Amino acid sequence: MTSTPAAPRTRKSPVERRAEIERAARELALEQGLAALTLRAVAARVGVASGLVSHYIDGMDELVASAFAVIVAEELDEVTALLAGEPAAARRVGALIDTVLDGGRDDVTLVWVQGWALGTGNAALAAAVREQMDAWQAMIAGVISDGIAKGSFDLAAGASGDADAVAWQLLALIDGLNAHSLVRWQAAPDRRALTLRVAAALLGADPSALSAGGDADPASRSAHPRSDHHPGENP
Amino acid sequence: MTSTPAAPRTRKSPVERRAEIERAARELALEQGLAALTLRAVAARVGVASGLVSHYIDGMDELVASAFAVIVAEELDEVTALLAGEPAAARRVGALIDTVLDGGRDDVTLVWVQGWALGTGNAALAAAVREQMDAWQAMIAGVISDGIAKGSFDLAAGASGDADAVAWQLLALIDGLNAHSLVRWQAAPDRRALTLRVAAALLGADPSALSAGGDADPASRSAHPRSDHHPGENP
DNA sequence: CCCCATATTGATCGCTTGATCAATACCCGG
DNA sequence: CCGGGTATTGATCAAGCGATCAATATGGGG
Repeated sequence: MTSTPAAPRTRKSPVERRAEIERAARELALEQGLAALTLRAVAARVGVASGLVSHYIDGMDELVASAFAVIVAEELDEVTALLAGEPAAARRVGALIDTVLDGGRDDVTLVWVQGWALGTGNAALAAAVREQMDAWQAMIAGVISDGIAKGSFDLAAGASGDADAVAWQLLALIDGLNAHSLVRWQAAPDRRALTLRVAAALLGADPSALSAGGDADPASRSAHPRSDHHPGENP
Repeated sequence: MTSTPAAPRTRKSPVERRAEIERAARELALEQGLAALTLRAVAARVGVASGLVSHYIDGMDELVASAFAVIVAEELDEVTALLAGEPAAARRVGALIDTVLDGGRDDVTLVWVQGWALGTGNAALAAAVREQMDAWQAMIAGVISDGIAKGSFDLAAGASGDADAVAWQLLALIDGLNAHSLVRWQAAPDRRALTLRVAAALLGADPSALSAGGDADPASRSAHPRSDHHPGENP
């Protein structure tokens, strides 16, 4: 009973195997965090020997970095696509806030926080983190610039601050709120409303103009694209 | 030349030794992050055998958690003391923002971020993180409540939101901005001005009322309490 | 002054990590 | 239908981790 491998050795094309490995890394990171991305853990998930994983990647650092990049870029694409459905720039900001604070994205938030933490001591990961942060900021800045061009926003209303700076500010708030909710489930019940106020103040717009659902009650909108687990669960 | 210990074995009182160990842990965490808090690393810093550290603590998890708590509580005390010198509540908010965003606190920020990240898999640390987050939020909420009582702030001006919720929001923004600056040195040059605008919007106050230096130019105020290294250095 | 309670040592265990490589076995092309 | 190119294995190494404990040596109290 020592040997007798349950599954016979299967031989796949390099590209296919590489894809399997990267997919396993992505899933593992989402389920248990970047820190769980171990050579053996990835191998076990794929169902191959640890040596095979080593053979296809060059260094765990690279695999961790790419897993981070894939996960975060994927989410950015998802949110970007969702915002594209919103006609007015003001509503896009509201939809962004709604989506990204919906409480069902703890998995991605953990990846973000661990990315910041593990960036020390993993140069590849640190580079990926910077890159993805820039991508997110660029997306938000684009929405803001569009709103300015269309006359929805008026940044000069308050003080200095171009679209770039405001986008950074907004992204920081989002990241901070999500990081908090990762540790303190339900930090504040009305994060959404307050964040809308903040965004409105930064953009020189009316809070009600941002609110994606018009003036309907906020509870009626609850589309969780990926995760449907109840917030408040203990992972 | 294998043996011959350079320093002869010195024998100290348990309380003294324990203090040494905790001090070393604190310093190491500030210099290299919580992840560097290794049994052997702490022992080496104190200048004792690794076994001695084990003898005085119960588990590295506890030591890491206590180092986190000490560092963060220390900073909270420092900031609280600094705010006490500010007479008006509005100015206290401005001083808080100035102090906590001065760019010279990357060491503490790294501890925060690693606290969030390592909280998974270290229950004691997770508890300490929650506790310190609550303490910070309580301090900010206190300042806000005081301002409301004194008539400086008017939370009802915008929408729902008590002092607690606004304090969480403000803390999240601060944490997010600092986390960003940890990875992207100098994310936005005018974080301070924008944060003041956000705070003013949340509190229903005038931005200029918060600004600690009155209406002087912001560049004239640059007191870095602990670190004086130039932002933009590569650690 | 010297003795013994005890602070301290450092070797050691068991475990996990990433990485390497000779040996193995699969499966496509001829 | 086989042979060989190569995908795959799994044992193995060195390093680092936390934890344990018999052995040692220190210095204050009797």
